[in-house]
Amino acid sequence: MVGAANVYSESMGDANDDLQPPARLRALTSWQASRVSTIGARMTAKYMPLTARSDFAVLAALEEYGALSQADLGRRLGLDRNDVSGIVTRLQTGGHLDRQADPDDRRRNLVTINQAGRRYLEQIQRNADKAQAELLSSLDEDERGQLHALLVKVLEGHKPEPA
Amino acid sequence: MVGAANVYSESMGDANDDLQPPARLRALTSWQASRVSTIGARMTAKYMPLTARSDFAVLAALEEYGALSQADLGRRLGLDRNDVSGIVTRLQTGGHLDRQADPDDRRRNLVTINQAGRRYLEQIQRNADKAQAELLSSLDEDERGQLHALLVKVLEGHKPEPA
DNA sequence: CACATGTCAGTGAAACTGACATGA
DNA sequence: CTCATGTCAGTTCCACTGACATGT
Repeated sequence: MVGAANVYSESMGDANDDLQPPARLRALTSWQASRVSTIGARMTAKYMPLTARSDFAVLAALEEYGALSQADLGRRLGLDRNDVSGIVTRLQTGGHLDRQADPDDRRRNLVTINQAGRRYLEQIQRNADKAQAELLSSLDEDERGQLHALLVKVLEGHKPEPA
Repeated sequence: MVGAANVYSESMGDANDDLQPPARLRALTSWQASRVSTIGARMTAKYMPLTARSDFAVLAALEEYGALSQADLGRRLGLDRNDVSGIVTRLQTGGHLDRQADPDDRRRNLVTINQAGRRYLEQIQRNADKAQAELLSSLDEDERGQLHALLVKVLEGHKPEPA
C-alpha cells in the first residue's frame, strides 16, 4: 500500500514535510484524547454501523447485571436517560431485548436481553476487538495496559455525584 | 446473571453501590478514550462555548504557521475542509482573522490571524488549560506525561496518507 | 482532460436541554 | 407536594458525503 501517490509540489517544498498540527494543540492532552476518540470511531465504522457502540454498552450491561430500568442503564453507562430511551427502542425494534413495565414500580421499564440480543452482543464484541486492535496497533501489550490504566484513572476522578 | 438489581433503596447513599459499567465496556480502551473525550468536553463547556475548541485549533495553526489556505488548515488539523470553511467563516464574522484570495492561486483563500484573533487565542488557551487541569486532576505530573505520550503514539499510527 | 479548492446542502451520531404526564 | 421515570421535541457540535462552480 506504499503505492506511488501523486506528488504535488507545494510552494513549501517536498511532500514529506509532515503537516504537523500546531504546538499548542499537540500540547493539549484533551485534544489528543478527542483525536483518538474520533479515529476510534473511524476504525469502528469499518466493521459495523456506529450505533452498534451504544447497542454494545446497553446489551453488555443487561448481560452482566440482568434486568435494569432505563434510568439505571443510564447511570451505569454514563448516558442520558433520553438517549437510553432511543437506544432501547432501537434494540427492541431489532428484537434484541424485551421491555416491560415493572410490576413493583410502574414508572419503570424493566429491560432484559434476550437470546438474539446475546448473539448480537457477541458479534459486536468481535468487531469491537478488531477495531480496537487497529486503533492501538502502534502500541505493544505493555503500553496498551498502561494507556488503559491511565484512562481509567482519569475517569475515576469524574465519577457521578455520590449524592 | 443473578438479578441483584431489584434494589430500590438507592436514596440512602451506600458508597458501595458503585454503579460500575459492565466489564465488557471497562475492558475496551477505545470506550474509555471516548468517555474521557466527552468528559473533557464537559469540562471545556464550563469555561467556554464548545465551538472555541475548533477556533483554538484554527487560530493556533495560523499563529504558528502564518497564512494558510483552508485546505492546508484542514490537513494540518485533521479537519474536513467543509468544517474548516464553517469555522473560518465564524472566526471571520467575529473579526478574529482575515480571509483573502491568494493572488498566486486564485482557487485558494489565504487565511491569516489578526490582532483580535491573537487575543482571543490567548484567552482560549487559558480556559483550555483550566479545563484540562480539571479533566486530569486525578493524575500526577508523571502520569499526565505518560498519558500524553501514549496518546501521541497511538495517533502516530494513524497519520494521513504517506505522501 | 484531471485535479484541487471552496462552497452549499444534507446526513448521522452523540450529548444535551426543557417540558410534560405518570406514578411512588 | 416532592421526587423519579419515561417520553417527546428540540438544540448543538462534530464528522462526513455528494454535488457543484471555479481555477490550475
